[in-house]
Amino acid sequence: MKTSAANPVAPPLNPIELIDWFAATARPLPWRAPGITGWGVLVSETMLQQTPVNRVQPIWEEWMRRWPLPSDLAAEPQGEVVRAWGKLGYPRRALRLHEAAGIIAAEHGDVVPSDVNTLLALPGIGAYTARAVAAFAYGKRAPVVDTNVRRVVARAVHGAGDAGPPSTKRDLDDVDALLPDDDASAARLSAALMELGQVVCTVRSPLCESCPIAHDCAWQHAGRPAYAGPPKKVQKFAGTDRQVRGKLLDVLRGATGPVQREQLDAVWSDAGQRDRCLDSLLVDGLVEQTDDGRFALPGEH
DNA sequence: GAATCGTGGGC
DNA sequence: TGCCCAAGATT
Repeated sequence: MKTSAANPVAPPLNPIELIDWFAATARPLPWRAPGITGWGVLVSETMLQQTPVNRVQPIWEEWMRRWPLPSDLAAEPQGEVVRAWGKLGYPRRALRLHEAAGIIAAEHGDVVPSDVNTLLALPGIGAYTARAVAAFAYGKRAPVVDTNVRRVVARAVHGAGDAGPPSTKRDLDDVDALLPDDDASAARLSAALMELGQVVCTVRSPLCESCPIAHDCAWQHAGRPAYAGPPKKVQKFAGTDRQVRGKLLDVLRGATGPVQREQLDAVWSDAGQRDRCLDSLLVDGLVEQTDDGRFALPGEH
């Protein structure tokens, strides 16, 4: 039990303060505009996975212009979708979103589902994205837990310098306990918690002077102790397969059709690693080989 | 739970 | 291309 029976009613955070702060200061991101569909929200949330807002925005706008409905995207060849994904990174997200769009068009009347479990059954939609769509597109009460929310909760509720390693069930329960009962307020609070983590309660140099809940933040009251959990694991990039895969795919994105193997060979000197990465791209379905032995984005030959 | 999967900006 | 980080999902 985390809460004391002697103090059952004291809310850890005041939802009203956060909701009001969000209403007054939220950035006017295009996917937050009134009337945005579930499809618009799903595309934005997928693109935003591990990817900064500024890089997503122009691509999202292009996608909404070109493919205003799931069926519009589903009608495209996979390769065109991968190319339009550009350099957002983790291009398997594009393939999964394309696949999800086909399922939504075929089985859900071309409308993104609003039920969390239905969303979770779609490719590329996990614990975060399913609840983000339910909350932000459909105004439902659903604990939306991303890295920002985890940090806000770690500080404001638990008084820690940062969140420890993620644990989906514990994290969901943590945030669920903060949400008001009614759908509309809970959905607004979820958006507010994320925004707070992004613009105020940041990893480095948090702007506590501007924080609407600093007065009942456990981290403040504890004297803002440093993070004391296990060391965060830092992902290498230079020299890894991810870098090589990125270089290989970049060649194919920039080509208008199939390319010769020599063109791919030029991007990386280690032949063994190069071949392994090309194989993995073929396995992932991000690259296809033509009958004459050349390579192309899927469906583009 | 741990490893893997891109890309680029801030420092 | 040093280290850290960014609205995660999948295996």
